[in-house]
Amino acid sequence: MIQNLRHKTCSTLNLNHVSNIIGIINHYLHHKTFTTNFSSSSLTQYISQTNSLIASLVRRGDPVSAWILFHSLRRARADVDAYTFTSVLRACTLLHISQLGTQVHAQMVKTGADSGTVAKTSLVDMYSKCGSLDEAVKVFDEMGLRDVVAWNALLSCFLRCDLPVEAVGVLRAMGRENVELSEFTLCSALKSCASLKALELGRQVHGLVVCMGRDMVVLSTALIDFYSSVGCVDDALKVFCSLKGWKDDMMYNSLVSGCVRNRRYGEAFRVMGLVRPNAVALTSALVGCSENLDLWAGKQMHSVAVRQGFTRETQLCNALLDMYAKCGKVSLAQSLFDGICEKDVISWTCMIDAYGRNGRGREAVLLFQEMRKEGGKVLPNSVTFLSVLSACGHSGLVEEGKKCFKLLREKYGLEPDPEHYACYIDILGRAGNIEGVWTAYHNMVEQGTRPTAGIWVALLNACSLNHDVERGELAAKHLLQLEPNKSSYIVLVSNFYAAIGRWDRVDELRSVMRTKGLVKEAGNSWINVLGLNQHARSLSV
DNA sequence: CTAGGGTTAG
Repeated sequence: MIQNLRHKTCSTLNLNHVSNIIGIINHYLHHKTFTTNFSSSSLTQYISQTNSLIASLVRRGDPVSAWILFHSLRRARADVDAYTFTSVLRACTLLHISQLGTQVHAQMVKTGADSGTVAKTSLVDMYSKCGSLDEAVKVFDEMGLRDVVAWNALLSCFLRCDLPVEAVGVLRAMGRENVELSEFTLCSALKSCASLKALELGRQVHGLVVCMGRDMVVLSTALIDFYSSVGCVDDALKVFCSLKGWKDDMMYNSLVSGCVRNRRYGEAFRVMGLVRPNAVALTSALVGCSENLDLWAGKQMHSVAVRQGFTRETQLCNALLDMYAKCGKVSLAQSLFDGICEKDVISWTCMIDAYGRNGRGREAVLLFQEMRKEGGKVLPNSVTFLSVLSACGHSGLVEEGKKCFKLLREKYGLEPDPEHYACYIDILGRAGNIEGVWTAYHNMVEQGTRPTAGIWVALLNACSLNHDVERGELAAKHLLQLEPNKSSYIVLVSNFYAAIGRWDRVDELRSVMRTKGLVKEAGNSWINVLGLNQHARSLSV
């Protein structure tokens, strides 16, 4: 029977099979015998077979069934071992529910299955992937014997939480403890260098990569990504060209994305011409076009996407629609939006934002209503609310903004972020409701949200508009305390003092700017329409 | 049976 089930695991295992298995397990536990002629099965054999069953469920991407199976095993007080737990932890990771992981952790402690290095490493991995950084670090600290894998898990833990400085700290600690580095370590090291824009450190890691001489496709991809992030596209190209032999899609994608982000369109198109461009390459390339407000390059990407038949890929369409929106082409964005068969939360949010950022707040609010009417098929998230709120702010839609801020918490159970409060304060300030502004601020503080620079900016703007001198000075003081060297903030504070007629302060701040060597950044509203000086001819896909 | 590279919204 078990053999039979194992066979099914590899072919057509689904929930029905799992409940079937659970039935068999319960039967076995009650009668200590299997229903069929599988009489000689010992308990250990049984455990190892359930383990491989759970493991293959996880491998097949069915963590729910894996969890149900595990849960019924525990309920039946069946024996499990450390191997069972590592598989189940992976299931928890896939489900992204840390409470389940914590439950498993507790059971591991109870059965003593948590002591080994492998077990602890999978705990570190689970906690970090479920977003509990503190727990992950705690488990790592408790670890007696730490191998490279354990250190690497900790490293990716910090990288996942976007803490590259801490990641470099881990690398240094590995050096101190004389841990032998693996190719995984170098990969993470390159990621840290990329986000820290640490060119020199990255070059040193490049040297280590060459010495290691293994897994060159993965490490070359990481190198390309690193060099592109620090603006050295030529080095990225060198890495790409010097790798002989087989290159995979990810490597091409990384290079295309790197070239476009650095406005090296000619090279990007040439690389895309080497292989049939895939949807991911085009998606990341489009982000570069949006970042550079390059409508010309974006349109080229669009035509490639159409020719390759990628018009049903939601992610790609989202990137296209966003590119058009950022370049001010709202109607193009709209027709793209209308054509997306399976709109996700990002499609809706991008389109709402497209209206909002182009001064069409009324349409943004209407689209948000339409989204909500769709019967909860796609739920708005905190970014959606931010887009609606900022649209209301830009178009002076006070009542709509208030309604939206209420909905956020009351209908959708979301906690407003500082950014939401900043938009809300902005809306109230523009409407002349200065007392409402400060009530919102106090509510925020009461909720335990610490004011960010963005909050002080919003408060300061509201005070400037409403001539709230005293509290405005307070906001100004806090803002400069938090960000003393940002010229745009100093200009903002200086504008506030100008608005209330304190010219002495204005002069003071001007000299502060001078002594700190800060200059007012110039605004820019150019978009590239014609693609002058670009290599349009190289697009021969 | 634990760790790694490219992928859309603020």
